[in-house]
Amino acid sequence: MVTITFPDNSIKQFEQFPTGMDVAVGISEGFARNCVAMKIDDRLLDLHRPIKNDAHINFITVNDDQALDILRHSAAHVMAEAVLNLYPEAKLTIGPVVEDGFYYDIDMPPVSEDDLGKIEAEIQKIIKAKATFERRVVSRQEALEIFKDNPFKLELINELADQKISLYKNGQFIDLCRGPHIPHTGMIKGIKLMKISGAYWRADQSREQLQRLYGTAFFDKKKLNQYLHLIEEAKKRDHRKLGTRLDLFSFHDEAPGMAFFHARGMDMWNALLDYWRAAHRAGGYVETKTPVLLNRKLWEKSGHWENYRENMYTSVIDDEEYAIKPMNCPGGMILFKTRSYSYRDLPLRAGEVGLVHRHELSGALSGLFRVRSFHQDDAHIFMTPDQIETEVLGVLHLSEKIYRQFGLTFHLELSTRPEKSIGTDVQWEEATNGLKAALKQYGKEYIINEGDGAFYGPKIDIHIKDALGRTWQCGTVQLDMALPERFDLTYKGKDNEKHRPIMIHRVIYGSMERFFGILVEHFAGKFPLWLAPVQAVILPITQDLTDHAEFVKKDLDAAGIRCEVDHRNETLKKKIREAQVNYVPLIITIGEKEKESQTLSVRTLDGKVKMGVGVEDFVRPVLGHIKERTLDDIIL
RNA sequence: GCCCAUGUAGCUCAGUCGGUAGAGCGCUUCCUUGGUAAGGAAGAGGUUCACCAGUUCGAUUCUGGUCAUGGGCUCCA
Repeated sequence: MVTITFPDNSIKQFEQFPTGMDVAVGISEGFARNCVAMKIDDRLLDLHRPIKNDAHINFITVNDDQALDILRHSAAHVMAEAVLNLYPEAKLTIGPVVEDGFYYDIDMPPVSEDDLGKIEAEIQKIIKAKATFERRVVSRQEALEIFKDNPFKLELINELADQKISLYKNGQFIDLCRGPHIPHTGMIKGIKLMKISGAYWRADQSREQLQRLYGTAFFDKKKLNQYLHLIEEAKKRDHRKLGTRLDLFSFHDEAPGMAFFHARGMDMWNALLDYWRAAHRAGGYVETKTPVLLNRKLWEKSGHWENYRENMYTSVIDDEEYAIKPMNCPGGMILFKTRSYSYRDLPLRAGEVGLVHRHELSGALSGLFRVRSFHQDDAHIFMTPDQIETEVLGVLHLSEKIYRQFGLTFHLELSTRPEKSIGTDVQWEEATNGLKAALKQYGKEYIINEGDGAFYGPKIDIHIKDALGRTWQCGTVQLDMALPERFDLTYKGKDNEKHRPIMIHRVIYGSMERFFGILVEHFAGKFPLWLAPVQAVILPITQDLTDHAEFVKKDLDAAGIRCEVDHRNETLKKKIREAQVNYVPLIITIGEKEKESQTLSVRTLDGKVKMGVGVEDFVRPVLGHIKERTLDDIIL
């Protein structure tokens, strides 16, 4: 007799040991069809496992997040089977689930993207067969025997602590696996192989080079298509493509990983920076600037020479060794020490949009997202220990304000003390509690990453979510307990004694370059008016009206509206189309009527045209809209 | 840095089974003077096909190396 307790605390008793599937069918056939796995007293198990003890049961159905991981793991098995069918010599290694799907690393001759179709066809055969996943537990000895031809699996088996080793069999295919799996391969309704890349066994360059086959899978075909659509959409938004098309920035062999910003890109850059400055000024920050090239002695003192040397560019000048800064903080330390501070001066919030260089691996570079030269919208906050909470809270509020301005939502992650760290237990506790208290007061849920903090202090990372739902870590608030110590920073307390300030190191955009790239993709090139590189384009209807168009441009320039005249000898239709596909928010046409009446004809992005608008009546609402930094399209 | 792929006009790309290159867009000029999503024609543009070697009578094409870009690995903002 087994007693099963359901999540709603109802109970059901079974004479014989039921499998999870039996219990599910007992609820209803339809429900059972949607079940993927079950949790028995919080252990995730296959549905065909018999339940031998009284237990709490919780079914994982196709709608649960966990179900997708189970499906994808099973899909990895199916893909592996398909590969083995086509390439019997291939040796499987590991096949985990990743964020957007799964992969399997396989020791086999290189395959090309063209071969994926063939493998997919084989996968479809396996799916059609609706093969069940059968679990088998064998002894270590048996397992070693079964996988005797596969050195990778043998290595894995030898590392397993358990003497009992579980295998899964679907069709003729057997793989070493912890499970659980979906009931049968037929549940994989949407599967697609995405790409191939090389990978090393155990990510170790000295070991075997493997073929990594990436795929993704869903419970229904529609979801797969949505996902594929998202990828297509992301491709269209690729900031590298849009950056070229919209004439914003470029990269050149002469400076790999370092962006050239074009005039239009700089207009956007400056709009971003103007906003940043306004928001920080309002938040009680001052702005500072420190040099790019600093003496080696400073980097030795800060610890960078020891810990960050391989990422730093160095140079010898007058027999002295210098390094280009990879971070702004050491310079900030020198700034702090230029005068003495009273507790009354704290907190001191010193911002710096600092240009830093980091020698990233050549293979890691990627557009504006991963560069070797970038600007951090840095700030160092020096404060007393009891100011931690309010200051951190202040940074969180400022970050929220700034991200909102772009329509970006975000989530928070707290990282605590890592194994290798400096500072005392008391300091860490004080610092971590300060962050937690700030988070609590901020009132938003957050994730904790135990042991993921920097060696010099705990931190809060802010991950933003863009219009396609992709997340990016941009902001970070780090408590630094090392640098104030190393540089012997002090302030005079009420007691007339010297005290050590606590320092916050924080960024909100993170890297200006990367944030710029994220915005290009977030808006897909359709920037809100205040950011748009070209806010208005003036189109003379006929060539002889070009002079008047230039005349109008002068007025708009003077008003501070970024505008251009399209003076090509092309038809109005063509010029309008181009302005419209590039999302120029305001399209002004100038004809005889406008010239005579000294008015404008304005077309907005909704395609509507307003004729006879006086220049004053145009400038006023446009400037208002820019000043508000509204995300909505401007409509006159 | 490592693996794979790619590198041809400002952009997107075609092509040459080895005999010194082409399209569309863009640009210039001309025709057109057009009132809200692509008017027409002609022309200029490649230090000759990323760079450096090698093979060859001859290389953009084959081979090797270098650099860069892309996708991964690794790392991180």
